[in-house]
Amino acid sequence: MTDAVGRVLTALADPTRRTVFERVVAHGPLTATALAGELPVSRQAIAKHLELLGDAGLVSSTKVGRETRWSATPRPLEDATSWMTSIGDAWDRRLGRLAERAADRPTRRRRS
Amino acid sequence: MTDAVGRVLTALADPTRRTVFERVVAHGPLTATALAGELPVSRQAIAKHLELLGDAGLVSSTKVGRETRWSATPRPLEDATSWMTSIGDAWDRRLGRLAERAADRPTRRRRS
DNA sequence: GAGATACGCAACCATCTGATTGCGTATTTG
DNA sequence: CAAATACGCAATCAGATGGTTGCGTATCTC
Repeated sequence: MTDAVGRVLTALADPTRRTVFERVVAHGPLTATALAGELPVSRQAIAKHLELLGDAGLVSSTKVGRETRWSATPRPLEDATSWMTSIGDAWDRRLGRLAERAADRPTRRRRS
Repeated sequence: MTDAVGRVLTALADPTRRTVFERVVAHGPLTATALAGELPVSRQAIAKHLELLGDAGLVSSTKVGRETRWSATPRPLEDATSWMTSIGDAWDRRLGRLAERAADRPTRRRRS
């Protein structure tokens, strides 16, 4: 709807970003440097991914001394999931499966 | 997980593609030409989007005479939503909110 | 205070991506 | 049969995207 969904989907569409997000969700607050140590990309690449995830509201940072710690804020995921389920619901509601099943019977068979 | 999730997310990350998908879900089987008439992009652009949505398993086509009709097959959405909710669950399970609330109280206030 | 550590900013790059136009072919329709 | 309609394939293109390297600055640590 708003576009928040779009940002979330875009943020999670990239595999590296998904991995980064998953790690932040799993192992508490992490710095870009720490993540770069675990993944095969540079610190800056991670930093950019984190910023984009931040734009989607999926992570948030806190500066502690010279380091920037990122933690997960997965609430926006709900927007995305609810959008998806609403589509699924729309499909179900809209005869959907019925039409599909009708199409599955090209040769009408009388009774069983 | 498998990557099916990645394909779904990638497919839905693009706004035009989301619109195309929503239309196909809402108004039965549609042709690329018909969709191009409703949207501000060329038929080929729509065709590409439909093919990509098809790769993600979100739509499926049937040739009827000279036209190709696309209908929605939203099942793959479940893979994506379940992945997302599993992440949310992981976060909740992992002290998560607790740590967050603790962080929200930098200055400890005694009682109310 | 000096060196190490953690960042952010910026320039750069190759590739991917969304879209367009042009054209040839198959299916309708008059 | 001829014109119109619906596609698919391919070439092209500008801009977005994921990544890298270089460098200056702030913060720790000895």
